[in-house]
Amino acid sequence: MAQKNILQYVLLGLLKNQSLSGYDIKKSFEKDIGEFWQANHSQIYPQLKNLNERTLIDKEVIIAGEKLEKKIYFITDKGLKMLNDWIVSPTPELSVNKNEFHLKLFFISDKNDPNLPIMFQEQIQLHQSKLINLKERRTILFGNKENREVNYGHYLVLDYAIQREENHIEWLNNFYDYFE
Amino acid sequence: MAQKNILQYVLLGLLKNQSLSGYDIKKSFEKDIGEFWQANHSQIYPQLKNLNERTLIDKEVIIAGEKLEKKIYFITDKGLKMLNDWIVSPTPELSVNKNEFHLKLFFISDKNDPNLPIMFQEQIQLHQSKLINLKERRTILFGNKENREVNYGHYLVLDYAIQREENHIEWLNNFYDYFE
DNA sequence: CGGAACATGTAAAGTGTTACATGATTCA
DNA sequence: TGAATCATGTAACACTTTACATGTTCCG
Repeated sequence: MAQKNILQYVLLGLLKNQSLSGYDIKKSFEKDIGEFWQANHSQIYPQLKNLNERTLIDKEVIIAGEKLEKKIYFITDKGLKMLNDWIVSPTPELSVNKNEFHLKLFFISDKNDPNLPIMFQEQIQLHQSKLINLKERRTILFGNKENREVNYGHYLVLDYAIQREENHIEWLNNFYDYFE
Repeated sequence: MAQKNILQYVLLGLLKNQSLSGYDIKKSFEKDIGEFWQANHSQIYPQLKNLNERTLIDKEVIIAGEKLEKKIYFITDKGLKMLNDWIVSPTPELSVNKNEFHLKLFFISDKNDPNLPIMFQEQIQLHQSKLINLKERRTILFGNKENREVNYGHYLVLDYAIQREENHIEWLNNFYDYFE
């Protein structure tokens, strides 16, 4: 999807409460934020450079060890303002889930197609392991209920992801049972 | 997302049971298939040309009215084979939902942020009207239960979409109530 | 000292959206 | 006859992925 450069807001958002290097941000996309957005380091580094040029973020170069340069970015007042403007702006577009499994399903017209049980089984396994993963993360991050107050949005979206997976698995199981 | 040209399979899938023009396909993306995939006509026409060159689809040019040329495409045996190979191939990647609302939510740390009720209200309305829309479509397409047998995959994905929206609204309402 | 992880970038190719462009047909 | 819809295409731009490229630090 050609979006309206949402990545820039993600970077600002990640830098809102803490200073981070490009590499730190890259790792964030492999963890929590990766559940809702994804980006490769080849997008992140140029975008950080761009945000820096627009004075939305600032950076400090520190030397790790002998000579490795780490660029630690932090948000500016200008960047914080832009981030907040985006957060409070309406979100009228519903995301279209480009889901390859559902797409394949769509093209199976025969109720007794022998591929259906296999396809469902595969998806059930995938989503079950994902669910386990999400629940583990919830325990780690928000097992201590006080953390929910401190990082409420994160808690909300993680809770949503878990409920989504649970419902999805329920739906998959419902039809899978039906095939047998 | 830079995908592995999934659009080509969508086009083949749509042409599996019926001959269609590029314009017909474009309209399909505004209806049923639009729930699971989307594409503009500027992608569709070149892709149809490409599939035609690879002899995965064939076409017949008919004249509508006085001189308007309509290109009606239909799938070839080769195309049908490629479509089926894709359908039965594993689907190991879980789609990442790039959801702007959840992203914004993620960056709200304060439980009492005054924007939360507004944001939830907006989303509830959006998803409620979407749900109504989906249910209408289910009535039209599958009110007659026999149609479910004939177009089973389509029925499945529509059923999924409805359940997804219902669960989503339930989740939104659950937290929205909590804010008050 | 060697491998994994840290750290940062660019290039090329593919995918997707918006804008540009044109013309025909239908229906009120 | 004018507006909506039908119908098909290309161009420019924006976004995303994969590959290319290089060097450092940490830890066993």
